[in-house]
Amino acid sequence: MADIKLRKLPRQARSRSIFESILDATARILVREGYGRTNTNRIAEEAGVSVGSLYQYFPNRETIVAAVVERHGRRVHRIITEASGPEQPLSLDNAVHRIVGAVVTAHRIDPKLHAILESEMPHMAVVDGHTQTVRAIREQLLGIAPAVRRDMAVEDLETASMVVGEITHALVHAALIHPRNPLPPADVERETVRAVLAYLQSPVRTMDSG
Amino acid sequence: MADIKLRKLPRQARSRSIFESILDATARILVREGYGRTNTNRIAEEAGVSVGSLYQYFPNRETIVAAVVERHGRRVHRIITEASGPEQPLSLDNAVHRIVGAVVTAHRIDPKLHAILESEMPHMAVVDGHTQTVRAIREQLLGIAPAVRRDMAVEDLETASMVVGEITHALVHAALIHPRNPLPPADVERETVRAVLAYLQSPVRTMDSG
DNA sequence: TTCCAATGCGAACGATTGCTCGCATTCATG
DNA sequence: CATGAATGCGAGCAATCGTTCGCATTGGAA
Repeated sequence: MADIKLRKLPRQARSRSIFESILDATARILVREGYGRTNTNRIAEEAGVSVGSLYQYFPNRETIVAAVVERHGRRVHRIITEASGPEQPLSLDNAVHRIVGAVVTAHRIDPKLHAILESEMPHMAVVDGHTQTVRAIREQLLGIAPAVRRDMAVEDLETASMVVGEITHALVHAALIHPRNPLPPADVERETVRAVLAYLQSPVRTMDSG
Repeated sequence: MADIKLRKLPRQARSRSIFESILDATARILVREGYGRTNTNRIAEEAGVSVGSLYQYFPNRETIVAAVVERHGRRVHRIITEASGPEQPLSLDNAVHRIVGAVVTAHRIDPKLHAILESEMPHMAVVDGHTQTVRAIREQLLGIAPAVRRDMAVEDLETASMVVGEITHALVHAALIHPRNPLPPADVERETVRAVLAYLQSPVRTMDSG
């Protein structure tokens, strides 16, 4: 993770408000003008503060953007975790519906910001964002696995959870974050559930051709 | 696509060699130091030419990088198309094995460059690279569909081909391009084939839970 | 009200970098 | 060899941008 070492934390009400303005302004500029044009002068102007005030809290430009990335990532991760819920699932079907639904919900948070972070951020942030989401999905699946193990045809649960994480991430992104071949959002959830369930329930195959 | 309008094409042998050096040098620097540090002075130095010579052919820095992106994309696209072959498939199994195998082969071309382009390039290049690959996979599947239609359980071939493209792209990338949760390359092909076949053969479902 | 710490300000410095332009060198043609 | 076109060179200009620092303003405790 790109280090988020702040110079200091805002203590008074006024400074806390400035601090939030800086993050909000940075997110807006990222969406509107892209990473390349997100410079400190512009952030300060958009936030209605001076550059000097930025540097009260943030040691450098990278950290400002990293804080935006981290805040967004935390929100997405929380939704995936919460929406999946703590209750034990009734069935594999039910569990997969819940997890995929949670991922779809999470990706409705500022999808334009999500797209920018995914597509034109410095290396670490992108990799981490993807990794974090996939890992959250994996953990959800691993969490419910014991209860529904009998309905799964996979042998290696580690590999299977990674595959499910990647599939879910890819399909939800294709529909909600980078709508290039616009798959209707209503369809994505159904098709993702279908793909994941089909994979998890598919019998082991031998290479009879290829 | 990021415009690749060159100022002029190299005509003499010497200048053609310089032109290629510039692209090769740019690719090396991208891999070694990332996009942020890929500036014109460095490219010229690495290529063993002067900045002035860059600007004989390229109108600006972006176009140099765009040309590298385009060249790499063309190579990947060609492998996917060729390796899938023109012969009609024997079966759905056989067809999926061939397509997935071709995608895996294509992603063995300079995976480090591929990763950089995927993770920290300006907006358009990334989106286009992904789109191009997924589209190539889609086209392969649509091409063989008539011969194996009876083995597929999907109704909407357009949606299904997009889903298959995204799944294949995501799993191959997870294993070969961004090996974060390193799935052994030997396993990725098997698991991708398994996921795609399971999806294409899965019966239509009703939402009996969720 | 007083006073100091916390906070805010923004001009300006230094570093980087995209790109130009005038001149030097090489190639093709006769 | 002679000539002009093609190509190559790189110092340096202009613009951008990250960051600092000295001063101004505000907040809260006494």
